[in-house]
Amino acid sequence: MPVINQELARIFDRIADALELKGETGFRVFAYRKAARVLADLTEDVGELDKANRLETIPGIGAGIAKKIHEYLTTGRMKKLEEAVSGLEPGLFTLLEIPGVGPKTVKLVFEKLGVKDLDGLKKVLGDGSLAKLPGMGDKKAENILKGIEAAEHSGERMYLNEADELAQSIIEHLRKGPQVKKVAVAGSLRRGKETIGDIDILATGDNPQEIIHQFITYSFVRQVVSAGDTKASILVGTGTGVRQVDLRVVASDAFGAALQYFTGSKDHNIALRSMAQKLGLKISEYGVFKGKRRLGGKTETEVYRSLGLPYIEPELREDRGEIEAAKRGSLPKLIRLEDIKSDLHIHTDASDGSSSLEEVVGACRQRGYSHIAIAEHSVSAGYAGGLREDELLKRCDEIDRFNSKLKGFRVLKSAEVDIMTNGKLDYSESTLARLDLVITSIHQGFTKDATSRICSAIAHPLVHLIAHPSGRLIGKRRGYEIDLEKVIEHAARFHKVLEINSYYARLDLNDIWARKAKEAGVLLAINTDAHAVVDLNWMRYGVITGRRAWLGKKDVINCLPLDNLMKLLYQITRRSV
DNA sequence: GCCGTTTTCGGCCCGACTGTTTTCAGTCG
Repeated sequence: MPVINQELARIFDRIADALELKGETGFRVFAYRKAARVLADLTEDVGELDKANRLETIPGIGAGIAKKIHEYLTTGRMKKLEEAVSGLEPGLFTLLEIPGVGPKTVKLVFEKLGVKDLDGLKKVLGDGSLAKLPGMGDKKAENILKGIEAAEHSGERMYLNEADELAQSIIEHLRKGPQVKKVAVAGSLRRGKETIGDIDILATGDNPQEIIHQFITYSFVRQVVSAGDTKASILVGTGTGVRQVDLRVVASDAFGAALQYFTGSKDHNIALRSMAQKLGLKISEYGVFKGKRRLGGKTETEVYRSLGLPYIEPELREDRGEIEAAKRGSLPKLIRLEDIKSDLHIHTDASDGSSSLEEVVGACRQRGYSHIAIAEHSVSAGYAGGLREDELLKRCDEIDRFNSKLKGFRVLKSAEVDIMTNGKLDYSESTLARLDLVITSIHQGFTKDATSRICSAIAHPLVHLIAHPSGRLIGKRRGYEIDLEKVIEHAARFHKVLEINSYYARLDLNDIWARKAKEAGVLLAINTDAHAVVDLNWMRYGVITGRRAWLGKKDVINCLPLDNLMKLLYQITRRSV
């Protein structure tokens, strides 16, 4: 994502915080927050949009905010920001990050006790002066202390796989309680976002209190944040930090409405609810209502139908045009995990993987695949056991022999060929010509002209596929300095395939860029980049990312039967010559 | 501050839990 977008998103969030700290509430604050969210999600550079005078075409950005963005881009300053934060101690903003502490509390302790930062807050908690303030008390002070502790121990957002596994474990625990009739994941995990903050779980059953009890007795609970009649929050200790998990218990005839509500996203729901209002309806987590009459809510389909809409898949619910598409009847039919027939980027113990070819093939057959591509690293990836040319050719012979003994399954000869800093590929043409599938990617020189190197790889007549095109590692590394817009354009021109790498820390291309690729007419591959048999499970995260990118099975080459794939690979190299 | 297939003005999603209250404010999702 363009850095400037993130910077502006932070600025508008800061303005919203500042306004709240000064006692302002309501819709202006809400508008700044919305603008921040929209900017953080935007792939296009706001600088470009500003130049083209198109800022106001973005929903959530109106004349006022567009003007402020322009001001910041041209002068490096924003009067509104300076005005908003003036008179506020910088440390106060940090206090807002403590769970359970909001603007009112910060304002109160600042005005009454002169608290300016975290240390100041700890002091007034310690000496008991906070508890004596009006509206405060011992319990509140204790909860704020717990909040500080939680904030200090909480990790960053979770990777999709960690959230997925934790949620499954808790759901399993809930199912052990005899009272649970139905249980489901909601929230951003259900939408398949690449990182997850909290986990939301929804359950229904005859005895809500017992379900809540079952929930808060999960073995890894560190702290019960709250536990009422219909909802509870716990903090769970995992290997990587402390994670919050929320449970809601709802009536079974409102399960669909609740699932819809708690799946979000916030923006999607706000858009739906506004639509409902215009139709004289009200949608809540309890159902769809006309006046006091309840029209439905047992299933999500019922909720959408009440608005005259078809069911919208959770991965699409980001208010990125899905509601408009639903109105037009032009929602995409999304790819499913069952549509995947192959994994086209797998490493074995011949380079830096840990499973053998036989183990990989066995596991892939079990998954119902009909073919795979084995793609070891190339020679200059020495750190990853990259194969020399002669080793690769020998490996090709082995695979040929292996295939001759296989029935109903085929291993494609491939390699993940490094794009060198000079833009050349790591193997000679004659070696590349021996491969069924030529994958290329960057593993070195991230700042050295990545765009033109990838573009020259795309133009290379023997290349089929670009793996992890942006090079990012979520939460760890920003990725190459690369113009993905240009890469996609180039891929479209040369009919090359771009990868969605399913490794949970990559998910590269991400949902937004993969959608742009599709819109540009580029085919995508969804591969695990597995280095061991267990990693083959990551396919699920790649497919979810593909679904978030509005991909159908015809957009993804892993859904092709072997013959059609071979034909396509042949055409790709023919066409680009 | 944003937004419009009844609107350029008057709306803006909605409810649970906690703690401190004796009827509600603050926070969260």
